[in-house]
Amino acid sequence: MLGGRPTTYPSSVVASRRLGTETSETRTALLDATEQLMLDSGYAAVSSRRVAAVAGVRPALVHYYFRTMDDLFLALVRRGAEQNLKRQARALASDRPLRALWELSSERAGATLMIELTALANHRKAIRVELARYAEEFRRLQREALAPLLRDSGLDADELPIDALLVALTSVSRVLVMEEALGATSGHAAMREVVERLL
Amino acid sequence: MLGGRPTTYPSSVVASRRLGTETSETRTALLDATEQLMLDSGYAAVSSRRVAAVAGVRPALVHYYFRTMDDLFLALVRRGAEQNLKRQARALASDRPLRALWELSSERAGATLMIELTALANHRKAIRVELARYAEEFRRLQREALAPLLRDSGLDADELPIDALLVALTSVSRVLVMEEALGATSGHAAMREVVERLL
DNA sequence: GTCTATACTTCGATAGAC
DNA sequence: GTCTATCGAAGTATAGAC
Repeated sequence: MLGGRPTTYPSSVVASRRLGTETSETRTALLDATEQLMLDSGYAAVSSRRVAAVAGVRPALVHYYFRTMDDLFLALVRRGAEQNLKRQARALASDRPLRALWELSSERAGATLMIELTALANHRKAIRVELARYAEEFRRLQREALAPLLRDSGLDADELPIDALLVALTSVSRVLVMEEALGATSGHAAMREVVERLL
Repeated sequence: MLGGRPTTYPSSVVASRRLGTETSETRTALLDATEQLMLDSGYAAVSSRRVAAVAGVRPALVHYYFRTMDDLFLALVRRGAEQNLKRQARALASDRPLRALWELSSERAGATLMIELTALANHRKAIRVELARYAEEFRRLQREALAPLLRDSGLDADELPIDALLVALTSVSRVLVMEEALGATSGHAAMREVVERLL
């Protein structure tokens, strides 16, 4: 992962080097390969050589489309977030938005990718900023869509405000998926029953 | 991180190589260095050379105390879990066990380390198994200590069973810390207020 | 747009001297 | 118990031919 990564990267110096377009099919294939590698083997396994091998091209092409590995990760964050913003919008517009939201945030692949990106973000500023920005955006759209619906339902907004409900729901679903991926399931059955009753 | 990591590691072949003792001060220093590196720069930054540099010894010593890097990570998991089992026991024995538990699982360093180890565990079986084992143990001790206390309190065990309460509490605290580390805090204030009322 | 070839760095791990 | 020295593999990134 860190082999050869320069401690100070002279990005401005080489800013003139040519780069591939955003619509290229090869670029998409490289992002697909990166995503698959992250899911299968973790972010540390994402190297230009491996990404290229999975995508079926030569390593130099990775650097043609993404100047640095951080640029590659950043592009993956953006593509994934935009995809999931659309999926969340559909979930929130469905006839059972809370349940749809619960199911969306319970997806194994999404949760795994989120853990990898969070770990990565903890030590790479550009990724951290982008991840935080999207997290706020996801929450904002959840609140806007659900606030009017919940106001009419039986729920007491003083007891459990919409914001708290959303944080609790998405937190619990994430941790459940995460622990299940590890193989630890203590208390999960009881937790799921409570959620089912709520939804 | 992955530079030179052999795809098939012949651990049984070299089982006869000598190894340092568990009580060595140097060994402790190496584990301290590993922990610090993980917190500062993530698991991918943990290499035998860097661990050695932080600990102030030569790289070969890392392999004297830990045959492979996985052995090093595993030792870190065990040391950290045993330490935290003791801290959790103290929290559960305090006069406000639920609050103490909440504060313990809200610690920044612990949460950061947990994310790194979870990401690592997703792709390294030995670490996954150990992490799952400890997760179950933590939960078991929580339940045993709190079940009798909560039975007498005002909480309705049909509405919110002890297991569900524990899962919710620890899930929410973890995600709050995690998101705050990223710099995303939407809905946190409302969530914290609800928790404060509960505790 | 894709490739070959290359420069240089860092990796895990071991052998063997002290 | 700690070190020096070393191997071979893999890492990022670039230059330049096609």
